[in-house]
Amino acid sequence: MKKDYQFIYNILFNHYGPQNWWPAESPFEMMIGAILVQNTNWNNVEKALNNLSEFMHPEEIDQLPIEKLAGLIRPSGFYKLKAKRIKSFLTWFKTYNYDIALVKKVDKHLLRLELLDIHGIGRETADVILLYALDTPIFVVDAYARRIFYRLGFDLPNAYDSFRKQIEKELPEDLTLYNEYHALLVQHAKDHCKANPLCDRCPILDVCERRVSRSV
DNA sequence: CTCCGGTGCT
DNA sequence: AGCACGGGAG
Repeated sequence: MKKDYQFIYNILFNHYGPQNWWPAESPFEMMIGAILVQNTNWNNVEKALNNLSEFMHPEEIDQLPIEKLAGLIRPSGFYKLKAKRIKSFLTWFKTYNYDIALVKKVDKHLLRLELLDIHGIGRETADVILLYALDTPIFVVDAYARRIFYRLGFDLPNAYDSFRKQIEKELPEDLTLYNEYHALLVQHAKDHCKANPLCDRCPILDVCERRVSRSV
């Protein structure tokens, strides 16, 4: 078996099992979660989502004063910033009448550009929304993916989109696969491939070059 | 490259 | 008490 992206996936999946990520109540909640989770532990996001639960409809959150919204999402950190980002996201979402089905009809490539145009939504957040809320098979490359594959010894493009396309090129375009893979990488980064790696009992240790990265 | 920031780990 | 965290903008 060749040491490629599919191979690594197989090992991680066999070791950690299915992650079944983002079992949110609704695609809308997932989109809000995608913004709240920016550089934040998911644990904190759950608290924020819990505070938001009674307002968990686009119209209601859009009507909340931004200070009130900020207060509710405070546990997720960067709360004033994220309140603005949620507002600008909702301004965009409103142009689709807050209708997920309508959004899903838009061409995937065009939709990504629209999301990137929203203030506060960068490539990773856009891709998380596309993958986990809108069922678009797109590979989310985060800092963890970069760190893990770098250490393994993969040759990584610097640019986000180049890296993403390299991975997508080598994998079947499968929603479940992309969904699970991203989740598995996050899990693996937490369990073993941390900033200070815990290589003891790492499931992919025997195929890892253990390259030492300077920044990632 | 720096700031934004509260939470829960070690 | 120190530090990383499902990042993005200025």
